[in-house]
Order: sequence, then structure tokens, then C-alpha cells
Amino acid sequence: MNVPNIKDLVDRYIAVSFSVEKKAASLVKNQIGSDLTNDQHFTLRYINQVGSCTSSELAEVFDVKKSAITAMITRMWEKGLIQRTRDENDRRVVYLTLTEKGSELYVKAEEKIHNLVESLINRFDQAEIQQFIETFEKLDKVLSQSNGQ
Amino acid sequence: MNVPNIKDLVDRYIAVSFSVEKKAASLVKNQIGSDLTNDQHFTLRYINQVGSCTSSELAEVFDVKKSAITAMITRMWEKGLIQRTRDENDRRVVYLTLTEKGSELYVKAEEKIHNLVESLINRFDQAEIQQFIETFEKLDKVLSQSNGQ
DNA sequence: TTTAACTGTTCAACTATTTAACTATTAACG
DNA sequence: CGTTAATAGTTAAATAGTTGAACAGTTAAA
Repeated sequence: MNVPNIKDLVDRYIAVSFSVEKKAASLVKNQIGSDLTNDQHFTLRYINQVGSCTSSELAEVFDVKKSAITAMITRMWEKGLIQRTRDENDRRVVYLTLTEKGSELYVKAEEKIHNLVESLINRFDQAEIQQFIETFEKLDKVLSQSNGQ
Repeated sequence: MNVPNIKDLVDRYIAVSFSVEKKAASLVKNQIGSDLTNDQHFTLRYINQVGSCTSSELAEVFDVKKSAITAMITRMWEKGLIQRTRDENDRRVVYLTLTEKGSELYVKAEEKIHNLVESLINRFDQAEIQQFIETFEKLDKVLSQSNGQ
């Protein structure tokens, strides 16, 4: 059979997605290793992007419970990477921002990851990798819809 | 700019890979929820595929330390999903196999995941998703090379 | 036969996560 | 207004997964 049927594709997708996930994580850990876990790096990344956000916002973006965010933020706060500031108008709300140290650490790690990913991407034909990323982004949207229900 | 440069592609890849990883995990957890974690499911999947394997083999495949495997296997062994059998010729070695219960649980969960992934894949043009998976598999190989060094 | 290598386990420490109970604050409405 | 709802975030206990270091038992090599 030259044309794979749906069942084959499903099998291959399941296998390859798990494999790539694991290998990418371990590659980042081994080659970056910046005292930041994957989740911590992406938390810094998000806060850096939006400038300032709340725990609830992070919980929704990362699709975990708020208490998980509290725990993670506390660990990074203890390392001096993140600042907590109470809103003076609504004193329930706590704004999260990067400290200088957090920002510097993030930028350094991000640069390394960038180089790493670039070296991977450069091993592909540009049209191929571009199409790949576009389909990946479509998949991301489809997953958002599926999860939202 | 119609043609994205490399930096854009790298940014987009980093963002989308993390997002899809999180969303897929949470979708599986919410819609499958079979008393198995993701890692446990993939462990059962691997053992089911090869029939029988050792801790060291799993540690290498999943790229974690052997003590992590011991802990995970112990948890599944306590649930009656996995059997440990000492090699009579080389008494250092312990073979891991699925129990009846482990096999049944795996097959049930696998079927659900299969249906879920199929429903996702069916929302794409078949040629597009096929190309996507092929590039994904190439990426997997590239990551293997990068990790092996 | 002593030494080296290998397989797997245990233990302490850590990150990440959920659930449930809780505090403090703000909003709603009767 | 005052009681009740909802909201934002935290705490605590439990579980999963992970590393690193030390260790036991077994086999291979010198």
C-alpha cells in the first residue's frame, strides 16, 4: 500500500508526537540547562510577552488549576525571578511581573533555545518546515476548540 | 512580509509546540481519563509492542534515569498492571511484561485515544496531515541524532 | 580471585499537579 | 443597608515523575 490509511496515520501520529515531545524536552534540558525547568521557562516567556498577568490568567493559558500556578510562582518567587504586586483597586488580584533577574535569565535561556531550534529547523527545506508549522498551528486551534467544550 | 524569515518560524515553532503539547495532554486526560497517566499509558504501549523488556531499556527509550523507571514500574506493579520476572540465566535482569489486567486496560485506553486522534486528523485534508506526519517523523530522527551525541 | 562492570533498587530532595478547604475581598440583590 | 454570591488567590495533603548518590547482588575480566 502506497497510500497510508487513516489508521496508519493515527498510529504514526500518536507514536511520533510522544517521541518528539520527550526528545525535545531532554535536548533542551541537556543543552540549555539554565536552572529553569521547561514549565518555568514558558511561564517567564508568557509573562515577558504580556508584561504583567494574574495567576488565574496563567491557569487558563496553561490549562491547570490555580493552585498549581501558586506553587510554581512561589518557587520562582523564592528564586527572585518573579514579583507579586497587589492591585490597589481590587485587593483580591495579584499581578505577576518579571524581576530584573528573571528577565535576564529568561532572555539568556530563550536565546539558547532559539539557536537550538534554529539549528534543527535549518536541517529542513524551508517550504517544508513552513508548511509543517502552519499545519501545527491549525492543529493547535482544533485542540483549543476541542478543549473548550 | 509574505515569506516568513527563519526567526519568525523559530518563534512560531517554539510557541506552537508547547501549546499543542499542553492541550493534547489535557484533552487526553479529560476525554480518556482511564486511571492511567500519559507516561503510564506510553509505558504500557511500549511493553505491549515489544512483549517484554527491561528497566534499562525503558530508561533509554524514554531518556530518563533508571530510578525513575523503577518508581513508575512499582506504581503500575502495585496496581497489578505489570509483572516482574527475574532472568534465570542472568539474575541481575528483571523482565517486565503486562498482566492480563494491564493488557486489557491498555487496549481500552488505546482505543479511546485512537478515536480521539482520528477525530482530530479527520478535520484535515489527508494530503496535508500525511505530509505533516512525515515531517514530524523526520524531526524525530533529527532529534535522535542531536540527543545521541 | 580480586577487581571491574552491570542491573536494578532505595532514599532524599525536588517540580508539577489535583482536590478540597479556606481567607480575603468585591459584587449583587432584596 | 446587610446578607449572600462570586471571585482571586493560598494552603495542605496526596500523587506522579524526576535526578543524583549510595548501595546490593550478579556477572565478566584481569
